[in-house]
Amino acid sequence: MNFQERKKKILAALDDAESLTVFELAEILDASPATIRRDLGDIAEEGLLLRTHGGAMKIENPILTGFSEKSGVNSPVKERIAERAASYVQDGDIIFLDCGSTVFQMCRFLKKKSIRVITNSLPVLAELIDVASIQINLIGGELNKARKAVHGDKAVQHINGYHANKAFIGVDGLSAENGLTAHSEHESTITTAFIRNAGQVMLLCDATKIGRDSYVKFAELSAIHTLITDAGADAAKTTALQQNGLHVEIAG
Amino acid sequence: MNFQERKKKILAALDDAESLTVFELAEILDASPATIRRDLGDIAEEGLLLRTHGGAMKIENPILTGFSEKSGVNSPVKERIAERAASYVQDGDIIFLDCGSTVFQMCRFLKKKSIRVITNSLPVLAELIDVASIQINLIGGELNKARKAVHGDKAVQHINGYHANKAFIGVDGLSAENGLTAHSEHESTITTAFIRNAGQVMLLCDATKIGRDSYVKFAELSAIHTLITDAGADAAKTTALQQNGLHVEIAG
DNA sequence: TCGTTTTTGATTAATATTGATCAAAAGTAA
DNA sequence: TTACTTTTGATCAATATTAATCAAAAACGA
Repeated sequence: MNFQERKKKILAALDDAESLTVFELAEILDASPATIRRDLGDIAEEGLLLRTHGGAMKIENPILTGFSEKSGVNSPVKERIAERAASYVQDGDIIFLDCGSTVFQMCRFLKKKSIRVITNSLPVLAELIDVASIQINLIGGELNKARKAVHGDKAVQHINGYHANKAFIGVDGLSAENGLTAHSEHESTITTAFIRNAGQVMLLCDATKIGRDSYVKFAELSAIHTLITDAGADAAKTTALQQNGLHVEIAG
Repeated sequence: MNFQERKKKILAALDDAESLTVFELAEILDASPATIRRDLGDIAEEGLLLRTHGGAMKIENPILTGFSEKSGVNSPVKERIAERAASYVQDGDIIFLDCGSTVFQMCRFLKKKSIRVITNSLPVLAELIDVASIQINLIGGELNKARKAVHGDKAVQHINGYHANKAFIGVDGLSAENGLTAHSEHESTITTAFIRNAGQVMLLCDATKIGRDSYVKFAELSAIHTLITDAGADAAKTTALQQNGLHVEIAG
């Protein structure tokens, strides 16, 4: 048995047992204590379990090594935008989170809050499902496997059945002339539904998207209350947005 | 055999076996270990499998690991029931799958089919999301974190918006006197909705639950078309069910 | 057909993993 | 605190795996 297999089994065993000794694990995996110790050291370094004297303990909220890193586009810029956006969320809030990557980054900063999250994004779901203080409503509908999100007519209807104080959304393009634009109609109908049913709409949008237009025009600038972007934003363009009544926050 | 063919076979083999050694693969593909190593290196670079020391492992979607079913507790009995149930599913079917553990076991046997699955179960979602031939609709609503499933009023409404040829459901208790019973009202309303909106209803139920009653009575026996159970079922009790018009299948 | 390119399989040196041993460190009890 | 036990990390030898190299085989194009 190789390290990866053992790692998987160790984590599975710990998930059941809360905590196990080196010898118990050695027995379970039919490996020597020396090997188990080496493994535990390595896995603990990844942050997936807690090394104790004599064994290991399950970690309650293991860092999600998967999506956040593999999505690759985990830039510090998006992180700063996400952190600022999360600062708008208060205990007791009911919020919509859409399926953009910047919005996803918010999850990290929401885990301490007591809120209800309504989302169509599976990564958001996966990231928050183990957080006891957060209740989740999932938008139902057709599953878009590539985007790992739910969309379609039924999803829009479903969103219309909810109201949230705040919506946090992403776009593919944003300009004073054309408002909010998207690459895909599917995605834009979902975003529109979030906007329609939220008290306050926050748009998370890195500087590269400002002044850029995609081909599906789906909402006016006036639909948005606050734009959260980064310091790279072009001053002329953001000024144009502000003159259209948009409140612009520069994160970082 | 060329690389593309081997790649396909390697991935198929891994899908079944979870993890394989270089030598096992060399045997399966009738190629030399050197070739297998080269192949594994290339495929791993594409991100389609995980190269281990000595072999390769199936890669699992990081998003679903969070809510995948613990694969430890699948009894052979449940497996046989699930396999029999899956044999009722044909290409082109649209099926409801509820969130029971026996129903979950069906996923393994559905992967080769071209169907649409409508479910409220996150483990089912996780298990099937990577199967290209299966389209998924997710039931939306309130998330029950413990059960890793969606329930609630909105979920029931949502189910009412769908129709499926077949529904595959579980129960906590089943008897000729009291029909279908459940531990929880939340769960039973979902099951009821599946029953109401399906052309044909298959009940997956191991022998221990037959003749047992739980406290929420939620459907008559006549709502079910076929009961799939195991050889451990008490003859007197199953006869009583059959006399009530139920078609009983013994799996295994 | 022949010559060229690509792929394969065998060989081998380099590397990685494992379990055993043992001194040092950490925990435990009085 | 001290004495005692347990756990650990380091090292080492044995074993297994790998990557690199090269010749043979297969595929390909003219």
